[in-house]
Amino acid sequence: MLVSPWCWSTSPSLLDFSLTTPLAETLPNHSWWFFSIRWEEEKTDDGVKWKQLEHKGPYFAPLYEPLPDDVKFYYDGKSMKLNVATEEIATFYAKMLDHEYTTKEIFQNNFFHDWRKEMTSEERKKIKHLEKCDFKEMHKYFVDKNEARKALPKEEKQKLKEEADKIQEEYGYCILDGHREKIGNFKTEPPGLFRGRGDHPKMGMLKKRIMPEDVIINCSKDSKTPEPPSGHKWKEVRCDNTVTWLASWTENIQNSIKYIMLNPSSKLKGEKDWQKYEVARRLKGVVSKIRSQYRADWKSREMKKRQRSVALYFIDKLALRAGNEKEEGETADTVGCCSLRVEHIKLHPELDGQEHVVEFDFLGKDSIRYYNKVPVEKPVFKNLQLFMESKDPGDDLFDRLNTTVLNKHLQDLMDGLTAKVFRTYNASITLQEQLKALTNAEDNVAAKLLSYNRANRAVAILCNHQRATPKSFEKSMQNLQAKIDAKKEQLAEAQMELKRAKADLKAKKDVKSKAGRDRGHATDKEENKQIALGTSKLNYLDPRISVAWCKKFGVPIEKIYNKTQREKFAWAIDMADEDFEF
DNA sequence: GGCTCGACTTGGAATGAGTACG
DNA sequence: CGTACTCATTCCAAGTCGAGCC
Repeated sequence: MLVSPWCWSTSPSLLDFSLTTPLAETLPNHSWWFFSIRWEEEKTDDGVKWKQLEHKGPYFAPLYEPLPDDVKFYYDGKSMKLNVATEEIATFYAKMLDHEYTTKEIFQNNFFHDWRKEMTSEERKKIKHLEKCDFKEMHKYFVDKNEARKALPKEEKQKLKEEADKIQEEYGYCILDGHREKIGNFKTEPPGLFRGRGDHPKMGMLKKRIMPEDVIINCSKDSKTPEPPSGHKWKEVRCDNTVTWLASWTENIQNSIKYIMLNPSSKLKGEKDWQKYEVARRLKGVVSKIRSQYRADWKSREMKKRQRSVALYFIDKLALRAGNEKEEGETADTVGCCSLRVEHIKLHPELDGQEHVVEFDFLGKDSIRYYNKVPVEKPVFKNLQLFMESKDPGDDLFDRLNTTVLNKHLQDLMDGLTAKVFRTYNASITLQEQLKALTNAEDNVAAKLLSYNRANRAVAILCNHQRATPKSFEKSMQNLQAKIDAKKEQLAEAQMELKRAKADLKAKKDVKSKAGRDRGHATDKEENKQIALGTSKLNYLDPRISVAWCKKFGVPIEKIYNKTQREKFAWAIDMADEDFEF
């Protein structure tokens, strides 16, 4: 039986977990849960048991409120009163008027097409061209409304906050296996215009309002079924404890299922997270064998094996994603390793004094560009030339390979091994190594944190976690530089004074340390310009590495993880001591 | 095998709240 | 005391991967 590292919040100190405990095949099946808005505590020998009394299901987006009469829509210069349903969709577009989306033709066309579908036949007869639609008054109405809300007096804001808290309290929790757990997303998504990323062919399409009739409720048999909002019915109520979702619905853009699930702080999610890192740690034990194996396969007689081994090399060395096939025309054209096309790489026998350089240039997940020039081993280079022979730019680089084939192979190499485990493994091991290399035990906490951020950043760069340079970046950077200059000046002055009077020594020190802090801050900020650290921290770095590092170097964990992150990583904070090794 | 679907993780942007600063 | 900036939270899109079907 698996010993869970995680403890319920009511008894966090009960933990008694050996780090070497092997993972059982599966985590224990959770039993039942309930949506819950009221509950009572019941004392038992194990502590507090939550008993659910009443439950509500998901929180639905508020209904549309028609615009005041004086906010007008104009078609071809003439004001026109729209039917409520038509007006609602118009407001979705009006709200986005100063967003780049509305300048894109695909967005405009998709929106207009879907909008016209929902119009009355009279409206449809009149409204034939988007360019003739004037949403400016509507747009202004929402901008003003927003500003009015921001300018609300303190008490009013407080009131709004309390209302939100009440909703969170009523809808935001469920009972799972007798414990109260926070739900991640307890609200259905509101209607609006689909905002696909990159060149998404469906951007601007109408995302329909989710009704109770669309929603499947999943709760235990012996629980009271949540009441649908009055006058409505659920699509279905089912009792399936082999899955972890509490409710679901099918969205109309891609026809995919959306789920309501638990918050990362929950025991269920925490155990899964832990399990993920344990798989990655097992990879650590066999990775050198796997590497020699794929190196050997570079020379295989089978084309399929050669492709597989080169792809695996990329996944391992560059932390590329697996790269599933995608349905053409349904989504933006993005690729991962297995779906790379000839046009995405360039081969340079020699470049900038290096041999066998592969230049990658492709759009990955979320249409984030991956651009990298990498020297590779000679057999890899030769193989790539072979794979590209007599192919067109649009052809698959690995025509004999897909993620299913690759993952089947990986499964044979190690139980539970898939392509994404390499990303987790390489990210975590890199953090551990970088921390070892960069941390100075004699440094103060601020300097240690700078080292931590640098280690974190090395991982983010490996995983290509980018972000748009914040708009305010340049300006705020200049301000920081000005501050540093000012401090330097002060420092110089202080030094002059020192010569005159020893008494000024203390003041000088204060200024000097402050200047140092700002310099650290600026360095950190500059280095971080386009790199997002959050994703790797949240999804790829075994939190026990960070916990151990904090303990070892006397850095408070709060400096690394904020409140939410500490909740998510509660299992690791409980589990890891300073000797933890990934 | 190929294809679709379901369930779950991963991801950057938008939004909101908090805080430092002038 | 407002405002500008930072950091946290929310949002929901976009991946991964296995199962089940034919």
